[in-house]
Amino acid sequence: MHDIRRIREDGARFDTAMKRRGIEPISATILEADRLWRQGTTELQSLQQRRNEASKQIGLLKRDGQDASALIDEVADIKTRMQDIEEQGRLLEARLDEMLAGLPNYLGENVPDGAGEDENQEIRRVGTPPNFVFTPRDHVAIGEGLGLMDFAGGAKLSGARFVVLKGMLSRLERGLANFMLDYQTKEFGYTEISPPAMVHEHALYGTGQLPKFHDQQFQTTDGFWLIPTAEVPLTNLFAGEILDQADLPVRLTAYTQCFRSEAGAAGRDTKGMIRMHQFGKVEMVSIADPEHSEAEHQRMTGCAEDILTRLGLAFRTVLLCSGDTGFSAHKTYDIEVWLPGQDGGAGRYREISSCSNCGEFQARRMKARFRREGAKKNAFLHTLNGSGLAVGRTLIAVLENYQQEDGSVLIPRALRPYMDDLERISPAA
RNA sequence: GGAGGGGUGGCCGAGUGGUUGAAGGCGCACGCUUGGAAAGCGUGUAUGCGGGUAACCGUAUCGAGGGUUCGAAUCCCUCUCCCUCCGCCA
Repeated sequence: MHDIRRIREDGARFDTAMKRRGIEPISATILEADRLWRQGTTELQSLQQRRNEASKQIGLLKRDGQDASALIDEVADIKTRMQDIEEQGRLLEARLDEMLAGLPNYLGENVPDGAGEDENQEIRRVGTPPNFVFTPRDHVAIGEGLGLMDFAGGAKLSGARFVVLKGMLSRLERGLANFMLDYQTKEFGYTEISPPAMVHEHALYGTGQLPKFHDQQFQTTDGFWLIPTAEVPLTNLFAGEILDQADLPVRLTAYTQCFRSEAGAAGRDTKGMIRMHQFGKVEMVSIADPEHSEAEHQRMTGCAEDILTRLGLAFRTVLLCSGDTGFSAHKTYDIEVWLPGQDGGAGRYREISSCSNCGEFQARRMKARFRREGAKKNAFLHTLNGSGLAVGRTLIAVLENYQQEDGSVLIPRALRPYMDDLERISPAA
């Protein structure tokens, strides 16, 4: 949500900022509605003032047993006049809210301009993609070869974009989630949370999925929404709260199932389990003050990268360009893991984590504030979120990177404690 | 699902139609006191919006929305959340 005052100060600057998001100039429309609204508000307030004065006098007159009918008539007249202005004001305010709530966050200054993911800026590459003496297969071939990845079963139960994992592959998924949670909590000081996976509408509004992206979400018949990411419950935990600056940053992590309709993604990633309607993800959320959110963002990205390093997976980190940065984000780093089985064995980097600093954009929507030490006024918090990591895609990465020519898959050393020290998953005899 | 009770400022908590934006307490800030600290004493301390260079003025806000009334934290309706008991249930 944008601060209307900032737009009033410099509408042209706002338009320039939004233009980077591909949005046509809108400040004039907003400011005109704002002007009308303020005009109405001022008029309404002077009427209210007169009404309040008259009411007090009426009270006094009546107490003294005098006639107050003239004033009562005046108030009745004022009320009639107020009705129209109030109605107008409500409409204008709703229109303003609608416009403001539908506009994306400001982009960070160092966010590169660009139309889409091709123009993201690579920050660093870490690790070395493995060499294969054979043509590496993709995770579908590997998983089905192991007899432990069942897309037909997923389709039977739920249709496309669902999968059933079995045996040690199911175990691998659980092991990965536990490994990540242990790492985030023990190494990086995140507090583990077990949040609801269904939330009210206002929570999705708070983090910015609503109102604009309602078609990306699943809604139950009685009005709940399935979370598309644990970012939603974790961040909204602070809605309406006022924190002490001394308690910052707050770092939370959660492993949850995530649900996405993937509307508009028809035809993309239809094969395999890269893009599912339901997937597990360990999410990190940090709540920081404005002075420290940038450092916290770097730290958070590092926490996600560290998981990959520990798993021995090669990755690259990219700074998303303007066209690829999400609605609520001020600045986003994507971490892309090397998947050697993609593109017929040529290999390819694919997103496995997305770490965003949302600045005060979400905090403003959900009224999450903090008491600044030494200052009188409360200020909006900065909210950050990042995957640490997407479990399903990590499972894919492990399969494709650790596959052996005989169809078996080695278990990364860091994961073996979570797999009863199993070294290898082999096809069922 | 049935019955009942609640939602008041950063927190706790009074307040059932008329200068109540709201007693009191806690917390916090500043000052006095002290060798220093604690205690004690004093003063101050909600937020949004509009107007104003500013001091400040106005207005709204007691879960949300609507209504009754000259006037609503107080009365009525709807919604929402929390709690208790019963029922059902992982």
